[in-house]
Amino acid sequence: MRHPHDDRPAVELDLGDLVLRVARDLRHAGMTAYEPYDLAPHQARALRVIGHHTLRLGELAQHLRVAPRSVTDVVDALEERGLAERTPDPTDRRAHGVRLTTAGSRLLEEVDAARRRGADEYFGRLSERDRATLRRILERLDADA
Amino acid sequence: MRHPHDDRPAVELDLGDLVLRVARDLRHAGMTAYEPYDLAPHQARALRVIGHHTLRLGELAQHLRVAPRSVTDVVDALEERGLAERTPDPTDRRAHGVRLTTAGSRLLEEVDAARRRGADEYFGRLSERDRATLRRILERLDADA
DNA sequence: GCTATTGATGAGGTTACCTCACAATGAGCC
DNA sequence: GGCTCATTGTGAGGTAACCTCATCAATAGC
Repeated sequence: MRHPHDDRPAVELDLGDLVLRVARDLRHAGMTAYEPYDLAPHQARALRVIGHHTLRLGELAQHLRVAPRSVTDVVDALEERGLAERTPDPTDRRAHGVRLTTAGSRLLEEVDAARRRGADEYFGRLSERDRATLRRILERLDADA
Repeated sequence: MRHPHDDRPAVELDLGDLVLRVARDLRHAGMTAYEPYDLAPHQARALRVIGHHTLRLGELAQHLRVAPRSVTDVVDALEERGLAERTPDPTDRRAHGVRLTTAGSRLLEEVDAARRRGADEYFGRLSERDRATLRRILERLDADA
């Protein structure tokens, strides 16, 4: 029996909980990393997915794994800041593409660098070998999700 | 139906993104696992942390890694459903403890089983060895967060 | 005793999603 | 061509799970 003021939980965390906890820490770390650029995490994510090629809004939703409706807001925000722009789809007049503006591309690179620094710091406590292993395992999990 | 962009994303995901993606998948899987019990994810989490001993609200907040204010709502919800109850702290009359009711304990076990099934299914695509490795690495990350 | 701190909470806000309904368009069929 | 049905993006409106800040009671330190 543990003392009530013990700072370790009496509960054994399973893999799911561990992933969620780490994700939470990351979100915190990420937010501080994006902060100087005034970018919300999901905006930064979208920025990266759009990358340097045009894709449809629906495709963006798929890549971000959110409902189609949700990307509308994200793209709105990016467009409002001049980082991305909607383009008409030549083959389907219902559809729109999104692509980065030059300002968006420039910011993407800066943010990428910042993100990488933050992640390096967070994951830096792991050995390089562990990082590689973690990546492999997570990729496996992500692959057939 | 296949799109021209379906091949592989041009974006390289780093460890942070991978963790976030897996966390998202887990949240989805978890929600469906809790659904029959009508428990929100954070309620289930709190239920487990409380476990079978009394602890203070503030301590619960620490374990859940949320602001103290946030556990008030969680405990409110659990209390309203008769799953947990606040108890006065004998040593500090400002403080309150939380503990599960018998109904809460019973539910905890059911939910635990369901959660385990869901996690097993999700993480089941990994080898046992990979699961152990993943656990070790995540624990390391979580430990000194 | 006086002050500073702490435990929990009320009030109110934010973020990152969601569903549902709908208009415009496209695809398949006769 | 006309008819039906599916699909693309969006407006409207909602929700979950957090947050901060101000407040109040109670304790701790001097």
